[in-house]
Amino acid sequence: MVSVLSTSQRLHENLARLIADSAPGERLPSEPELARRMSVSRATLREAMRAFETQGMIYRRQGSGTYVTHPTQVIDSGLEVLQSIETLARHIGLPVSLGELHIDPRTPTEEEAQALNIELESGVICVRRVIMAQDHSAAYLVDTLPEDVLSPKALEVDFTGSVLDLLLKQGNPPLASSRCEINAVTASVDVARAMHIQRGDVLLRFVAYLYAGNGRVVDYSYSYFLPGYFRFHVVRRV
Amino acid sequence: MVSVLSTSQRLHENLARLIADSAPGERLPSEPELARRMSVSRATLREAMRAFETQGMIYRRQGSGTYVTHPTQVIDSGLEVLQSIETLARHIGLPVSLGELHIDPRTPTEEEAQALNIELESGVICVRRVIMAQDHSAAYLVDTLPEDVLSPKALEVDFTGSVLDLLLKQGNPPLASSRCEINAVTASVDVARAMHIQRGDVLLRFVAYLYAGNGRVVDYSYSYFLPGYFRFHVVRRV
DNA sequence: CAGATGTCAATTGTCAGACAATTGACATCT
DNA sequence: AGATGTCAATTGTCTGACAATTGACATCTG
Repeated sequence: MVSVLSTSQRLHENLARLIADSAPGERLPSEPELARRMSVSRATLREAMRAFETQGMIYRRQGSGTYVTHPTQVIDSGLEVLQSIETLARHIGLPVSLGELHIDPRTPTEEEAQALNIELESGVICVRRVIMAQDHSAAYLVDTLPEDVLSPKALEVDFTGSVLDLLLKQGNPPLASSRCEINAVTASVDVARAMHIQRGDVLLRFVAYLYAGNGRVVDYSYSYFLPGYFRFHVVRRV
Repeated sequence: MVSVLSTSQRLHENLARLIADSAPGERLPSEPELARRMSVSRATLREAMRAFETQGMIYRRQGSGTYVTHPTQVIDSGLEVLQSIETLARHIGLPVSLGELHIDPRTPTEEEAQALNIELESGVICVRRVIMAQDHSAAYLVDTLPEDVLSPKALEVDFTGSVLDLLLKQGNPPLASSRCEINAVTASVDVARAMHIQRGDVLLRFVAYLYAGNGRVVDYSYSYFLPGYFRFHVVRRV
């Protein structure tokens, strides 16, 4: 069975490439021309264009044409796209490995029960691990999930260090978005012990809720980052 | 002359309201039905739908229907929307005031010249100020702009503490997006002095490039935040 | 000559109608 | 009970057309 991309997907990729290859301010070919070139109807093309327009990559002016804005967004996506630390590290060329790993099935704390919107008596799986870079601990990640979301079996078989990648690969439940709160903190006693750093060292902390398509919270996580290893950024738009 | 909204704009607003008023997971009326109700063609409607789809507010399934995801994105926008600290503070109900303010016309440092992509001999305006909350300094913001972007006159007249708001109000040049890098740092000597805190205190730091529509960098800024006053978050999507 | 005005081709915005592909519920058969 | 066929509903895509706007050029006018 050959994996065939749908018309939309092909079109989207082709357009993305075209836009990425264009200089800022450059005018794209006209819609009839593009539709011919991409072998789709103008209506379908326009819908795809609208997608790029809402992302601020192009703007259209009636009577004049379609123009690309600066391609910052294309070559450079930030925190606003949901991807794991491992995927992010791979993109920036930082070799990372999985350090100490703990997988605890247990009952949730009051905070976790509230965050995940579950009963105190129900079960959760808590995944704690250290991410190593250049033989030093660079991050400490703690994920808490309802036990029915992720089977312990899947965790044993092919856990590479990323709960997010596992959930994405599993495909069920379908993930929608994540709300990530950003703080600067000093290392607490247990975080310092896990990362082998001094208590009081400065850390970047993310507290995140991961939402499934139906609105359910499927993962509540704390992530601690030692400055210098990762570079996080956000693209902000008007 | 009456200001009339274009068909697209009306449609967009109506759809936004409809989606916002829907419960998570709810199915929207069919496309032909919606097109009739909004008095537009199905093609136009679909283009607007695509806009909301790329924003993750709805998803469409062929043969089944169009569904709204949870309205997190609607009620809760984060760092990914470009707005000033003052606007953000107003939204969360934190009363802030402008503390010590310095406006320096000077020549750029090497770092600034490179960031703004200008000559070392050209002029820049450097705006430094402290943001106060509850009688304590909560943030320290340093903006550097090419001198032709912002007239010193505008700064004198109605500067409320936000360079971004001033540029948005001025409308020229039109702003497109901002790239904001996120770090956790300890206070350096001069930052500590400006904020009246201890050297070595933990701070959240943003380093941001503000882009105009033509791709030019119009503002290069450092922002330091004392933990506890502001809450920053990002909505991340697949 | 400078500025206003008209003309026109190119381009995006919108429309109507049609058919294809998929889904989900229901009925039917084994 | 489970597999299979049927069918209406819904989104995906296509075609061709016309309206509205833009920008360049020619033309008129004081």
